[in-house]
Amino acid sequence: MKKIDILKKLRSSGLRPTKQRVEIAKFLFEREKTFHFTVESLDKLLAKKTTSKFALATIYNTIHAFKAAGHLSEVEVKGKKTYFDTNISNHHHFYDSENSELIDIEANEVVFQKLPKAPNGKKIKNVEVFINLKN
Amino acid sequence: MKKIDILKKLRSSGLRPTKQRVEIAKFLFEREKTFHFTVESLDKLLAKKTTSKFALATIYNTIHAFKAAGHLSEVEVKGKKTYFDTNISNHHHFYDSENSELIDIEANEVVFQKLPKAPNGKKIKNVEVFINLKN
DNA sequence: AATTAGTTTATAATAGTTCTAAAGTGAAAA
DNA sequence: TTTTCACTTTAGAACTATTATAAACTAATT
Repeated sequence: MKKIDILKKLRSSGLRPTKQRVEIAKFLFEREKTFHFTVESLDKLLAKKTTSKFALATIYNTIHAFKAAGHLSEVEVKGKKTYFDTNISNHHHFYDSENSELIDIEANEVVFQKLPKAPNGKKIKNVEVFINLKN
Repeated sequence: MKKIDILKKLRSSGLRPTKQRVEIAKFLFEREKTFHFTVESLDKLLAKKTTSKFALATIYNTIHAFKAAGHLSEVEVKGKKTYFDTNISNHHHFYDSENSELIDIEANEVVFQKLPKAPNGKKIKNVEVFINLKN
């Protein structure tokens, strides 16, 4: 994914490609593998890997904008911090609490033989599988 | 589950049965069905349903003590609040985001045909299935 | 009844996140 | 281009959920 694609990605989402958004988007999306992060970890990584400065509020604004645009998904992990994932396809997670690390599980790695049906009047939006790991 | 059982439950967990703990335990555990709550919702319910007063810190202390004793489990839900569950058996959840409501799914309602194996050197501690609902 | 270790309480402190409003900036219009 | 202006960034304040503190209280043992 090259810089021009980042600009397209932002513009097509109605996000003005500011210096900060472009840098954060490049950092997040110009990768081979999916990337899991918290705002805190992203803040530290940006400080280390880039020369720009980002207000913490800008990082929050930006990842919220990216999430709203469908470029990031949110993963539920025990603890207070919110985790984000650059993998926005339907998939699942391993969670290694030893080092607070998330690992993606492709959707086709999980097949159900039996699943309950949704309660009265409700429909199933999606099914998330979370596999906790130990040593 | 009668009062005498509550006292036994507390004592056998090394928890001195104080007035507050007994009341909260009765409120939580003298039920037919499992009960899901946040500290905030529990605080409001206790204020409404009992005549005693509980400091918020006491509610936190108490549910942490109950959780440490294995009488409550914690459920991960998107959002900042921590949800607790009086169902401590291995099971799963529906989540209805319309009204922030959790619904239990018995373990035997979910059967896997395929599950990934744990990464290098890790073992699977447990598998949690979370089914998001919509209308 | 006296002692004491565990508990409750109000309040302060903390962590993560969101809000605010002033200053800055992309991009459309002149 | 320059001007304009809506959108964005920023620092710091505010907020929310939770945890820590330390003094007052209490269950249970002596």
